[in-house]
Amino acid sequence: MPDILEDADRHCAKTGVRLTPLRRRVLELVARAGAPVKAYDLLSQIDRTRTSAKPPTVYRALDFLIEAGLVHRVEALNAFVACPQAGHGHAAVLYVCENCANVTEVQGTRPGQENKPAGFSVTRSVIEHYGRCVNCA
Amino acid sequence: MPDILEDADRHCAKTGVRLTPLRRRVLELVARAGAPVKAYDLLSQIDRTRTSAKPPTVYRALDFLIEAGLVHRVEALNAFVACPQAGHGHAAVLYVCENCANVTEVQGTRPGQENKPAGFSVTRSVIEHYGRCVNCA
DNA sequence: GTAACATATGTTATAACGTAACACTTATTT
DNA sequence: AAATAAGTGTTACGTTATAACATATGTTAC
Repeated sequence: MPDILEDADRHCAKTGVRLTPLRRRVLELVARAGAPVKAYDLLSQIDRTRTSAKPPTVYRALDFLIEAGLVHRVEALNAFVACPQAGHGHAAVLYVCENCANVTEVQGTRPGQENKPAGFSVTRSVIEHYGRCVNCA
Repeated sequence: MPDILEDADRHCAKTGVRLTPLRRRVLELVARAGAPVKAYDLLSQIDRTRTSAKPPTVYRALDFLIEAGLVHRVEALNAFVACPQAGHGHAAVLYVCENCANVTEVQGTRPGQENKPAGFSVTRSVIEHYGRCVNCA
């Protein structure tokens, strides 16, 4: 299993975006959590190293990480998870266990557009399945 | 096109739940909007008829309407839309136009579970596609 | 190298979204 | 009518997120 942070370093070098120490730190915290994390939880963890980080600090870092395809926002939870595969940011399908909070990410092949209305062009999809994972069945 | 409110009356009578005047009023406001509406917008509209409705007023009504399958929550917008088909609450797939805010609802046939992890049992799915509808292409 | 510019971060304040807890009222049952 | 349950009113607060402006840091052109 390749390290998420090293993976992110490589990905950002390749795409020419700047993974600054702050952004890398936020990614590290999200990745370590191994489950959806709240922005304000991240904030209080950053606080331990940076005196007085404020909400915009973490939201801006998260915006960057999402844009860079390193983090996903879990819409129904107002939370964030690290993307296991840097850059596969779009077309992600999330399976969220409501018991253990584990999230499995799957790369959807044109996910969920079975009955798309005629002429509708999709730019972004939110696909989140909630239930019980195999360990919590 | 059948009226959403009459439809809701029938549906609630059949399923034995109480569509009270307040709940019906909120449904009416959501249905009339014809697009995703915010809870606090509903609140200010209710205020015109009920002096001093408070947040719990509208959130409780929305909870009921969602539970009854009359309204969907649009997770990525923190907003609510009326379900055109009472009771088809689950398995809904939403196509949201980011230009005109129109929402088209489609009933997904086991939506978006192509690469489901082994043993995961889904209890609830959030499937929202964002883009441009045919009129706004 | 420094001026000009762009990008990133710090900081203050507030907006937007949502719920817990308890009081009170209205419906339903016994 | 009393007892119970369901719905609504009300207060207060917790959580989530962003606008706007200041400062710092990195980048480019000269």
